[in-house]
Amino acid sequence: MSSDAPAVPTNFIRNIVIEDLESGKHQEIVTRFPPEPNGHLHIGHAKSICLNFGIADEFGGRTNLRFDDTNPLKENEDFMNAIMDDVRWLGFEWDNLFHASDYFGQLYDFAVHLIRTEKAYVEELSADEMLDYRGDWMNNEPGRESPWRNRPVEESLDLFERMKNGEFEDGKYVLRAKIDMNSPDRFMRDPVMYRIRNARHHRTGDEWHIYPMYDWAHGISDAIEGITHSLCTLEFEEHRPLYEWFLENIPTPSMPRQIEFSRGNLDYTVMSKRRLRELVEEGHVKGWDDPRLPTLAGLRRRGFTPEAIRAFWSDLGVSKSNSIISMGVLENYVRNDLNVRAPRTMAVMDPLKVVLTNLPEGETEWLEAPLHPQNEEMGTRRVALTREIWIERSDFMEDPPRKFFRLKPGGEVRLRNAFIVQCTNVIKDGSGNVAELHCEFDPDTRSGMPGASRKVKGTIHWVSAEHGVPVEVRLCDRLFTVPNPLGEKDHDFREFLNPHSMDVMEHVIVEPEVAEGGPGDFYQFERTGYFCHDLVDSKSGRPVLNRIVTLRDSWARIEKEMAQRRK
RNA sequence: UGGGACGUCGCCAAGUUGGUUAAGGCACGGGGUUUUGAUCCCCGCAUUCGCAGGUUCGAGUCCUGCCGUCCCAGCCA
Repeated sequence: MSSDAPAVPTNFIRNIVIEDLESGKHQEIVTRFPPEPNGHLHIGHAKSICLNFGIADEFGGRTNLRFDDTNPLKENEDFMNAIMDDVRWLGFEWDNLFHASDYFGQLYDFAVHLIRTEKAYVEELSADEMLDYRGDWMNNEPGRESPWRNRPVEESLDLFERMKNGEFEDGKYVLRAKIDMNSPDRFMRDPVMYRIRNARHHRTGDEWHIYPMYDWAHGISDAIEGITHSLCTLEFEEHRPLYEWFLENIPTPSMPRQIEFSRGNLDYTVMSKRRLRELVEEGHVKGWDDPRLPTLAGLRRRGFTPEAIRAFWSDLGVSKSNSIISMGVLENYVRNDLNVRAPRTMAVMDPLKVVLTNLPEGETEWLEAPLHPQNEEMGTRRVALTREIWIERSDFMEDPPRKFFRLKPGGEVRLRNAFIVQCTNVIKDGSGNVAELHCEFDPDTRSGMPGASRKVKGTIHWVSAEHGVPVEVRLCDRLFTVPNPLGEKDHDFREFLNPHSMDVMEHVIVEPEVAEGGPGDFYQFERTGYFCHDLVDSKSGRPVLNRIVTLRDSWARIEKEMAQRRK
């Protein structure tokens, strides 16, 4: 373990690939990402995408995008397009774009081969009867063979062809593999290969009246494409014997290896397609791209960067243990990425007026401020200081606790990028609330001047009341109030929706350049967090920004602890 | 009650066929720098690998038993 070399993130799948390359089993690695076009991609899919593309990239291989479109009732073109957008946005480009439906013809021929070799038959038991015949494996009960199991090959062939031609209604027949009705692995108890669906497919139209099941279609699609490592999630582990059985019993074009890994779950959210669909359709969120959702479209709109998401999955690694990852970890990757790239600016979320009594009305002090404190190459911007400015209401306290380094009556604080000011007067309204502050600035302490080296404890941000522009800001936060909303027994996950998952601030004051930005532009609001123009709602003349994530805030932690101690 | 998997620090996770001191990241604690209480930089952070036995000179790595968690009864994927 050398100390200076960065730890190479490794995992059991990568190790298998390396072995296969070294042993000469494969010369080239080919993987695939096989989404079903019946929903939107989420952060969990990103794990699979990063794994599949990542492993191929690392070893100079190829990765196909393959739509697993074997169920015409649920799939459509819109989902397909959205998925392609998401994969590209994440930063990956597939070597080939395929569809399981591209292989319907070959799949059919292979099925005929299985019938001819007496390894498949046309079933006419009903779904309920089949269920009954399969036996109760929970109680170790063997299954019974269907009366149609040994029907003559010619009869199956004839029926199968007529199924294909659309001569029967849905559900009338089914093609089954003839494997083992007593297998403890329930997927081996004569699984269904084809069902009749007199439905229009979004790509093949009315050409087919039968559609292959996942287990039949998937492995063969892999084999046709020459996939070397077919990576999938844990729930398919029990399907692996079937995956292999199918390939072993047809003249297979190649022999891919299925390897399973665990899904990546996050806390304080839900990831299942069904749950996400419910949230969208019931209006709990504003669409598939709602910034609070863990969908890739949502994360993108929220302002999470693909770089951060890729680094997140790459560092977390891949294993077979079920895990729920803290949202905080993902947020950290976003902070780390944005910290390096986001230009700095000042924005006041909850404005309190300050009058600089020794700065004449109508006069503007122009100040030069760096766009990034650690990266001069990002350049500078001009910031206007005027007699009236806004500061953050929470940056002033009349009677502050110890260690409060911000403004207090008589106290001094630095205005970021500008001067040190002293609070000389607190003006209150009729009900005793602080309405405005009078301060005097010390002209010798201007940024860049010799007097600027004078130290004061705190620095606060501000915006000129004359130059600042009001914008709408949406404070995105976790969608749920509990780590595992689906894991609470006797409760519906909807009960745990966070009412403050997207509080709207209608009147945030920003520097003029921010208001002029366009969709997707992002910034660090110094001392507050990272924000970006909403991809769909931010319009010129009516800017809307999302809070991507807050800055790490140790003062907030101290405050919290103090509050706790007071209890 | 059957089958398939998994259990290494709060959260991820590495641990080549058993071999001296159990990687790394995040979180956390302490210190330093700082015109963001941000960033950055140091330092600390599992005598222990779900539990209990056993094999061995030696086990996170092998054996046995137990406990816990997840998945499986679509003509879904």
